[in-house]
Formats: sequence, structure tokens, C-alpha cells
Amino acid sequence: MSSFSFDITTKIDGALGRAGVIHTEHGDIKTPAFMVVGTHGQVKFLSNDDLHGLGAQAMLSNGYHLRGKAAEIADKGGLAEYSGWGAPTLTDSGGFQVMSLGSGLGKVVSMEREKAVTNTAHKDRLAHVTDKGVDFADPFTGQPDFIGPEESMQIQCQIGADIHMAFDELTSLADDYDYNVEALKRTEAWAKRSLKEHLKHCNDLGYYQALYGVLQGGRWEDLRRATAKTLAKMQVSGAQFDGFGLGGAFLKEDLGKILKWCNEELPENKPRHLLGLSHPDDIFVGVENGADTFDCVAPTREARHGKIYTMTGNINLRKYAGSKELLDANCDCATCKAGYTRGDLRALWKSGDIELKRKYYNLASIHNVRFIVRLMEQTRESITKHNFYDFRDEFLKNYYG
RNA sequence: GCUGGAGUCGUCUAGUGGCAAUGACAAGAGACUGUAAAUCUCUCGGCUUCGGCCUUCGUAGGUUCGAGUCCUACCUCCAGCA
Repeated sequence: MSSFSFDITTKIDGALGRAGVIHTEHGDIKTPAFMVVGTHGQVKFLSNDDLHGLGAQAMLSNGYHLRGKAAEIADKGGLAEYSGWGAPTLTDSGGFQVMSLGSGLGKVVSMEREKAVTNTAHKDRLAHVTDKGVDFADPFTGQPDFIGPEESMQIQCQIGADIHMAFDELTSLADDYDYNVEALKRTEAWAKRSLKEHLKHCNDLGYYQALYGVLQGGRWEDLRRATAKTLAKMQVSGAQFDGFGLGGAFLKEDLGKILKWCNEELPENKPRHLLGLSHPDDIFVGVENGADTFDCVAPTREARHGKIYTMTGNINLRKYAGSKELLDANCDCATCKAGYTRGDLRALWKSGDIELKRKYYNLASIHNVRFIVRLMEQTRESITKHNFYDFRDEFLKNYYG
């Protein structure tokens, strides 16, 4: 008996987008939604109270990073209990690390054409792909680890998030069509093996853990549409994917059309997670084209690096020494409500005192994550009130100028 | 007053005959999208047609093809002795 389901509440007229609710063992997720990223089971510098306070609904963690703790997490009853988060969770399969520790090692995952990455030399990579799976070398210890779809599913089922991702291979913008054909064939074979292995363990912790199949295929329409069809009908012993992950390295200008190719082929009644994106323009493109949930490290990482989100565009805190201005005039986050100014945060950030810096990372992360969570809340409301496009245009005009 | 030691880009600092001159911090600009990221890149004497040109290492002279580096005097600071 599956405790996982998805209801569509409202659709955007003439587009693939919709508002809905994902029901999981650990609670509901009102979509569209942003999932905070706590790779190791905890969001950097944010407590569970901080996260609940700013309206976060779900957290994404990573099976690769938690692989060594999976048994311990299972003993505690699963990730929601282990982390104290107590709300819906999702784990990534480690598929992102196939690229970030492999061909993309040391490179930036950019969406700008001019910065498109070149592939890291094979000998320098910490991840090597074969049809069987991936040989990883731990970035810190060098310890070798083999993870294929079976291993990824076993790890994820021990961690016990409400939603799992099939093990996939993320290609980079530097990979050509022929390589994407090869990688996609592998990702689809891994999807089948993931589904099969997942079926064996998806109730091991006493509740149902859902599985999403992940779509790759780079920027090519034939690959994207074909893989969407393949994964949509894929089944093992009658079991199918509960939803779908929309994966890939995208150029900004390609994002909308690629999502459209995928989501036109996918079944409407299953949720779709757009992996790894959360800048406002990407969110609007994603939502319009049928993505239900998002995750991204950007709000927290950029906060740590001094970039603060505001309704009229992002600011770099370096430039605000002594400023008495609030971070964002109408923000309802705990940091802004507590009255912290740009100058206050800059002073904490630049302080030589590690505790004050930690305070900065916390306050800035609260603000940026709340900014994106609130954007999702407002986007959802605009869909249910049938004024998505007006809301989007107004927001983008203010934000990007 | 005597004897030692020291004065280099905002700060600290490297430098003992070829230097516009090391490193760190501070400062400035940019990046970051399923987290090897409390990180990374660039700038940081002035001017530049980006090839260079000019002015710099307490001050003033001197030796030398060439001086932050050696010599002389002076100034300032520190330590010890008076």
C-alpha cells in the first residue's frame, strides 16, 4: 500500500505548469515547491527550527555523501527521524557526482554558454563510469567506492527518504550528441535496474519509499522525448516510477524547451522534480513547463559567499559597510524581522571571530532560503488564482530590472 | 650622551648588487544552480596606443654599468648602558 500520491490542484492555462500536493509518509508538499539541500542530512548553518520557521517543506540529501551512515540512519528509523527534520525528504542517487567528481571535476556547473565546461582529463577524475556502475574515489580520503544502481538503491532504501532518485549519469555541456546517446542508454538501463532493486527494499523501514526515474539526454529533442516515453512506461513486475527527475546540464536559453519536450511526453498525474535549479528566472521557466519541485544549493552557498537576494535584484554585501538598510525592504524572514541591516551582516561576515561568521552564515542563509521559499509560495498562489504570467512578469521586471 | 638593532605598497612582511620589488591580511571586482565550495578567480604605486613609459623601499649625498640591498651624514623608533 503506497502512501505516496500526487494531486493536481490547478493548471496554468495553455501551459504544462500546475499547482498540486505531493503526499508522502512524512507529510505533504504543496507544489510548486523548493526543497532545501542538506547533502549530509542537515542544511549548512540552518537548524531544523530555522527551516520550519522559514516555511521549508522538504529536504534533499545525498545517498553518495551519506553512504557510510546508511545503516546507522536505518537503525534510527530513517532520514526524517535521524536528522530530526521530521518532514518530507528526498535523496539523490549520487548521479550528480558522476559528473561533478568525474568529467566536471574542478569545473563550475554553469548555465552560460561562454563558460561551458570542458571535460576533465580521464586520469584526473574521481569518478569513472562503466555500464556496470561508477568507480568513485572519495574526494577527501581517496577511498575507492563502487556504486551502481543496485548499490545506490540499497543505500537510499536504508536512508529511507520519502522520495528516491534512480541512479543516473549526468552529462556535461561539453559532451557531444554521440556521448549523450551512449550515456542515455546507460542511464535507462540503470533506471530499470534501479526500479528492480528499489522494489526489493522500498518497504524495509516500514513505510513506502517512492522512486523517481531521471531523464537525461542533454539538449537533443529526439533523446529527451524518447527517454521520457521509455521511462514513463518502464515497469518491473507491474511497478512503475512514482515520479520523474528532470536532469541535465542546461544552457539558460534551452531550459524551457527541453522541459517542454520531457513533460509533454511524461504522464500528467505524476510529480516531476527539476534537479539542481533555483534562480528565479529558472524557477519560472521550470514551473511554466511542468516542474513541480526544485532543489538547489545556490541560496545557501551564495549566502555564504555574500550574495543576498532582494526583490530588486541581488546585492553583494561587500559593498554595504556601515549600511543601515535592511537586506530587503519587505522581507518576512527571521533575519529581516529581527532588524539586521546590511551593515550588520557585513560586519559579522567580515569578522575574524568564527562564531560571528557562523552567525552570519545562519542569518544570510535564512534570508536567501526564505526568499526562494516565499517565491515558490507566491508562484503557487498565482497559479491557483490564475494570474501566473502577471505575477511572473512583475517579479522578473523588479528582480532583473 | 654612548653602544647595538630597526625604518619596504593601508597594515604586517620577504628581499644582502639586476626589482615596480615576496607573502599574508585589509580593500576592490567577478563567479557560484541534484555541495570536494565558511569556496574560487582577478585587481591592488601612477600613466598607457598594453609594447611599454614614469615615480618608488626614512632623508640627503656617494660608490657602481646597475643600489631596497654597499659607504657617509642626518632624521625617527626600539633595547641596553650612562
